[in-house]
Amino acid sequence: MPDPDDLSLPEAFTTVARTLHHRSAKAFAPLDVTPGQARALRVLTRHGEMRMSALSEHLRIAPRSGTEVADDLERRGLVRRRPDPDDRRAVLVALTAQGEQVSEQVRAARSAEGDAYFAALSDADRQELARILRVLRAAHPVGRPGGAG
Amino acid sequence: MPDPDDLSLPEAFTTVARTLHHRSAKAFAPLDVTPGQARALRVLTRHGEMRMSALSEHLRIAPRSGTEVADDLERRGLVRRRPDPDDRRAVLVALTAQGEQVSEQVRAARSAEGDAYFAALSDADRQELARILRVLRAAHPVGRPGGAG
DNA sequence: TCATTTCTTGAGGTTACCTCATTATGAGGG
DNA sequence: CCCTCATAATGAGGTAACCTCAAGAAATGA
Repeated sequence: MPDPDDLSLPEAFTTVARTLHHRSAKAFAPLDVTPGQARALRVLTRHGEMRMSALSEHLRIAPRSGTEVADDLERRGLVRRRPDPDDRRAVLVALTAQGEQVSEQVRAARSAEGDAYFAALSDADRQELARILRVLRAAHPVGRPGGAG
Repeated sequence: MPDPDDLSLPEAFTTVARTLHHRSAKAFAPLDVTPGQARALRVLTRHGEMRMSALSEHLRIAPRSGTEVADDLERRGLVRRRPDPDDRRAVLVALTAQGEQVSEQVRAARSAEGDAYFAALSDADRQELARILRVLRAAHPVGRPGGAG
C-alpha cells in the first residue's frame, strides 16, 4: 500500500468521501437501492410528500436529475407520483408503503455502516466533525448548478 | 429554500463533499482539467514517475480506470508513457514539462478554492478537521473495489 | 390577450468510475 | 524447453449520477 500521502484539506476530504460512498453503496446493495436513491427516500421520509422541484432542492441537484431519481424509485414501486391539486403544472411525489419500509431499512443500514465507518472517532470527535460540517453547510448555502438560489 | 435538514453524519459528509467537488471542478475549468485529472497530476508531482498500477493505487481506483486517466492526460500532453525497462509488461507514467506546469497551477487553484471553501472555519477547526480526516483515512486503509489491498 | 415565468420532462451528453476478457510478459516446476 | 499460473496493461462495454437545452403545459400579470 502506498503511504498515506500528505494531502491538502480538500484532497483529504474528497478521499474520505469516496471511501464512504463505496462503503455505503455496498451496504445498500442488498436493498437494491443506490446511494442516490437512498438519499431521496430519506428526504421523503423526513419531509413527506413534496413537489419534484422541492425534492431536487433537498437533494441539491438539478430539477431534471430529480425527475430521474423519482423515475427509478417509481419503477421499483417505492414512490408514487400524483398531480398537485393546487397547480396543474406540478407533480407531487410521496413514498408508497413499500417505500417507507425500504427507507427504514436504508436508515438502519446507513446507521450501521456510518457508525462502523465513524467508529474510528471518539464521541467528542464525532461531535466536532458534525459541528464543523454544519458550519461548512451553513457557509455555502446551495452550490447547485441550475441554482434556484 | 428548504431548511438545512438535520442530516446524519454520513449524509452531511456526502453533502459537503458534493459541494466541494462542484467548486473544485469550477476552479479547475480554466485549466481544462477535471478534478480526477488534477488528483493524478498531484500524485505524479509528489511521487514522480511510477507504474500505471501504482498510479491507480494512489488514486484508489481500479487499474483500468488509471489507464483512462493517463489516456486523457497523455492526450493533453501532460504526461508521457514509457515501457518499464525492468519489466516489459509494465508501463511507467511521468509528467511532461507542461504537465509539471499545469500541476503547479492546479495546486494554486486548489489552494485558492480550498482555502475559500474552508475559510468559513477557524484555524483551530481546520486543524481539527484535518486531524479527524487523518484518523478516518488511517482507520480504513484502502477501500478499492477490485482491491489489491 | 399576450408575453413571461414556472414546473416537469424528453433528448442527448459528461465524468468518473466499474467488470470482464484479451494480450503480453514474468516466474517457477518438471 | 515447455507448461502453467500470476501479473501488467488495455480493449470492449456498462453504470450511477449528474448535467444542459429546449419543448409542452399551465400559471401570472400587464
